[in-house]
This record gives sequence, C-alpha cells and structure tokens, in this order.
Amino acid sequence: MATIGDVARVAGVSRSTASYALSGKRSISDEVRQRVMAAVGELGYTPNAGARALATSQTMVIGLLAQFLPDEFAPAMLQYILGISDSARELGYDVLLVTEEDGTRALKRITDSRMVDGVVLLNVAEDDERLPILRTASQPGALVGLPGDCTGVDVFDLDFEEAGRVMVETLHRLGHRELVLVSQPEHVVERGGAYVWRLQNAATEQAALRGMVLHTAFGAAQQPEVGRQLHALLDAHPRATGLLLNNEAAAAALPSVLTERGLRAPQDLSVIGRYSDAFARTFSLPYSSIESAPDRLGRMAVRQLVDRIERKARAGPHVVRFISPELVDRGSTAAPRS
Amino acid sequence: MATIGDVARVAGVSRSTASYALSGKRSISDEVRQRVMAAVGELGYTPNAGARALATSQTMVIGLLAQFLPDEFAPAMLQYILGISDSARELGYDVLLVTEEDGTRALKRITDSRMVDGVVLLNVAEDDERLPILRTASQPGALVGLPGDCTGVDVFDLDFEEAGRVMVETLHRLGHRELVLVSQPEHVVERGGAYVWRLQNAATEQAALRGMVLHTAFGAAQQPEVGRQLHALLDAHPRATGLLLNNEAAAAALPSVLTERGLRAPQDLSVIGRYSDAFARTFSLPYSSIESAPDRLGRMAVRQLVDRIERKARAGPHVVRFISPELVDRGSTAAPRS
DNA sequence: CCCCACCGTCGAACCGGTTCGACGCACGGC
DNA sequence: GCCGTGCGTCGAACCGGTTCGACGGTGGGG
Repeated sequence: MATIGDVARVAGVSRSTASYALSGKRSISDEVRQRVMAAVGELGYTPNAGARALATSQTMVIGLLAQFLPDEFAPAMLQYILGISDSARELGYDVLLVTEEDGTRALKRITDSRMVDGVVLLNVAEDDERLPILRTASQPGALVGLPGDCTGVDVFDLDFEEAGRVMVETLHRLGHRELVLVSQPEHVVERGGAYVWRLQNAATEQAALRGMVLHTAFGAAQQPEVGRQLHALLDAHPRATGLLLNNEAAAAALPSVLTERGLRAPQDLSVIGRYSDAFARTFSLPYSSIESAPDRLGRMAVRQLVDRIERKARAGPHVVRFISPELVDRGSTAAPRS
Repeated sequence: MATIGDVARVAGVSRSTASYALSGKRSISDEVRQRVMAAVGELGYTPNAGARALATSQTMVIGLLAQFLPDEFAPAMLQYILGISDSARELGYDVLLVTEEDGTRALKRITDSRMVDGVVLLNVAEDDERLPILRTASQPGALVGLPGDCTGVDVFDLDFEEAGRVMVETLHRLGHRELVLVSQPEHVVERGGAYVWRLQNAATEQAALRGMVLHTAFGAAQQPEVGRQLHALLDAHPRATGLLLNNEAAAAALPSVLTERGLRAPQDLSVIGRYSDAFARTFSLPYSSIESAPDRLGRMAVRQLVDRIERKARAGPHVVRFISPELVDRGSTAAPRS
C-alpha cells in the first residue's frame, strides 16, 4: 500500500510538501501540486485512517449506540439507523454501530479509545445509565429521546405531549366523547421510556379539559397478545368511538382486529396512531397518524453533533429540541356515529 | 487523556515495559506488572485505537456494507445487521456500518484507508459491482448472498433451491396438485437477486417431477399492491390449494386477504412462506415457513471472516456454504379439500 | 540598490502505541 | 570459580500521517 512518502518520492518533493499539496493548508505551486496529484493517481494512494487519526485526533467516525432490547418493536429502529447513517455520510463521517447489550461499557470503550469523534444515543431512557459516562467523555453527544437530565448533551425528540393533545383534540373537534388510548408495553415505561407517560398524561389532561372520557391501557409489543388486548378493550368500552395508538404493534394488529369485528375505520371507529410514514407504507396501515419522523430526528441529531465536533464549541449552549407532531391524514377519522 | 507514557512514568518503568506488561507478549515480573496495572487503574488508561491501528495494522473493526434499496422490504435487513453486530462484538470486533448508496465507492474508501480489517457484504447480487473492488482489497471479505463468481471470498446463503423443493414436496405429500408461488418483485430479480430464480426454478422442476401444476408470479414489496395481487392470483387460480410465498410483504398481507375472502389456512388453503421466525413472531404470521435465518447467516459470515483475519489464512481455500432450509411448522398446511 | 515580505518548500518533531535487539543480572552446571 | 543461559527491562526505531519553524529565492517599494 502506498504511503505519503511514496507519493512524495514519485513527485520528487518532501513528505510535508505532498501533505500540504493534498490538504491545501499552505500555498503550493501549481506545478508541484500537479506532480503530487499525478503521483497519487499513479500509486492509487489513500491516506491511512489510523495514522491520520493519530496525527489530527480526528477519526471522522461517529458512534451510534442502539440498544436492541428484548420485546422491543424492532422495525422502527432501522429507520433511525438509516437516517443517521445517511446524514453522517453526507457530512463526511462514517458510523460505528454498537449494539452491545451493556451500553455503558460500550460507550466507555469507544470514547476512551478515541475511535469516534462523537456519539449518538438512541432509545434514551428517563434515567439513562449511559449519560454519566457520556458526560465524562471528551467527545460530544447527541441524544434521540428525552432523559430526565439534559445537561451537557444535545437532545432531540418528538413533542409527545403535544402529540397527545393533538390526538385528543382532533377527535374532540369531530364530536367524539369517549376514547381509548393504547400505549407501549408497561415494561418499556419501567425501563425509563418516559415518552409513554408524556403522551398519555397530556392526552388525559386534554380529555379532562374537554370533558371527554379517555380510557388508557398498555399494549403488548408482540402480535397475538396485542390483538387479543385490542379485542378486549373494544369489548370493555363499547361506547368509545375513537382509538388512539401509541404502539406500533397495536397499529399493525388493528386491521385484522377490525375485520374480525366487522368494523370499519372511520365509519365505525376513528383511529389515530403514532408511527412513521415509512412504517405505514410498508404495512399499508390505513390510519391517520402522528408522524414519528425517525429519519428527521436522526438527521437533526447528526447535524448538531457534527456541528459541535467541528466548531469545537463543546461548551456552547446545549439544545433540547422537540419536533412538533404532524398529523398525517389517511382518512381514518370522522364524526362518530350518532 | 492518559497515554502509555504516563502509565510508564507512574509505574516507574519504560514505555516498552508497560506495553509488555499489558500485552503479556514478554515475561514481566509480578511486581512490575502490578505496578503497571495500578497505574492503569489510577490514570484510567485506555489505549488509543488509532495509534494501535497504526502500529499493528489491525483496527479490530469490520465493515458492514448494507445497501438499502428503494422498494426493498426493510425489516428483514435489521436482523442481519443485529446478528452481525452481536457476533462481531463477541469476537472482539466493532462494526462500521456503511449504507452509502454507491457501495463500490464506500467499499473502496473503507478498505483503502484501512479503517477495517475485513468486510461483510449484505444483499449480494448475481453480478455484484462491489466484488471486483473487494478482490483487489487487501482485507478479506465474507458475503451473505450468492454471486455468480465466488472466487476470493467466503459466501453464505440459504439453499434456495432446496427451499423451493421442500415447499413443493411438502404440499405434494399432503396431496396437493395445484400451487401458486409468489416471488419477490421483478426489479429485485433484475437487480441481480438470483435467489428468486433459484427458488422458483427448483420449485418448478420439482412440481414438474411430481406432475403438479405450479403458477408463478412476482409480488410487489409494498402493501396495497401485494394484497391486490394476492386477491387476483387466488381469483385466477381457483383450483389451487396451496400458496407458496417467497416474499415477506406478501406474507404480511395475507392474513387480511384471507379474512376478506372468508378463507382459513390450512382448511381452505395451505400456505408456506419463507421468512425468519423473528419476523413471524413480530407480525404474528400463522404460516409455516422456511426459516431464512438471517442471524445465523450473519454469524457464520462474521465467524469465517474473523477466522480469516486472524489466521492470516488469506490464501486458504474459500468456502461457499449453504444452510439447508428448515421448515418451521406453524400448522398452516394440511391435505387439500377434496 | 538595498531591504523586507512573502511565497514555496523542506526537515524535523510529534501523535501514541508496538516490537526488536541489546544488556545486566542471577542462577545453575561443570 | 567461570561461563553460558535465560529472565526482566530498557532504548530506539517504526507505523503514516500532520504541522511548525526555518530557509532560500523572488519581487516590489523606498
């Protein structure tokens, strides 16, 4: 493999001159630059990433910590990963994907060994164990998901409170008076997924404000169970005319459940979910939904992270940004049956 | 950040002695080793990955090239990624995930710059453009998916021919005489996804051998279309008693289609799919299926790759390994209605 | 005509590890 | 008592880049 020394020799210049010709950090005569470029082409030279990292203390790699927890609804995760990977590349960075179960150890490893210039954490919990490690690391970090304590990191998340309000308010305006909300499984909440509460509490408040009845329940993340639960909920609340789903698995299960019950949306039941448009398209889910925008969140996190890496504004003010929920209308809401 | 020089100073030894104490590559007195370890603990020393890579020409990172093509059925990809990431970590490697659209350029970049010790290619096409690049690279590569030319790489794939035969033979034994096979979308085939042909041709031959009728069709990868196609196919072949699905989206769509037609599996129609058990569980697909085993394939690829990296047996004989299809019985096959 | 500034290039040091050869010392065998 | 062996340690070189300071040459201004 050719080194910059080889390039220099072939071009008949010193190593430093070759380096400057390539980086453009000092002025170089046109003639020498051309000779260097020719040598690069001839030898097929590519700089050695390790050597460059050592010299510059920049790896041009960002770490992506994704935890795949059992009973998690996996398909959604892929969209975050894709958004992050693609936008990182656009900004000149590669992505080190870490799915190690012990996220704290993994984070410590990749930051301490300086394999990465910064880190994106997915699936951040209310009291995430990885945060203390991240704060002591010398690289910046961006989170997708809102923890209890945001100091020292940039945070991006959907505005789940507003999402809850929008869901309720949309159906209220159409004349609904009794709703059911199906959330993520309870163990997701226990693990610190505060967003479940954020949406549910806001929805409950908004319903109270409007004098509506809102029944809440945790749904399973797997299919036979969540389908049965939906049946049970519809049985238990026969007067409910609207169904809110903060649970992808429940949304995926709903078509069969409705068919089995001989119900149609929106004629017999208005439905609003909370998932990404890509998810809706893949499974042809015909329900209006709050767009969870994983790709957008991922892009925002990466953009901010790279900005912080490159502007060295490590100490600059940190940002907590919520994207406001957008309701994608797929025609599954209407005035309730009178 | 502490360097090995700091460790050496605190321990009162030379840098090389500290290095040997940590690597164990030369004998070191217990007393010195303890002093070095104490210094490591005190300073929180972690070796710098770039420096180590430069010195040893080993990065302990493997590249994972995954192409996310439009109209691909994405959820399946995640399982490959997970299997690969997890098994890599178990073997001491991290994973650089590359989803760049231009796979050849990405591959060239990460191998030439020596960011990785080896590479796993997903979604390998019959005539994959990335293969020539991989062959000229100095790192070994493992593929998931069978290309036309396997020289210089290790290849792992499901035995799609056998899968096709097993599907047909299973229904033949039960007494079926007319089947429909729904494959992946045609553009997947055009892009070089030869596995579609492998399964379909073998199924066709086996059917001919048994004197059965086999209708074949390409199904869409998205939902409203594939559901309509399934309806059309069942309309077009009313005497068919068995349905074979080499198309995840079709499998996901089938429950609603059957419900809409008032059919049940296996009473009215026997069904065999080809997807992973994890996929079946997530979407509660009640159909027997050929296990596509993405995690197992990923693990095999990584194991072989790491073996080749570490045994430096770059020139050793390359392997093309097919895993034999296992039919997971979920009770969706039975003798046809007489 | 001289001096200064600037442009283009070079040599050397440095980043933080690993590894080779050498060296001092203790110990055992004759 | 001497020599050879082997163990534990050290110094120095090396991996392949980047970057700083210096230096020679040229051109312009006074």
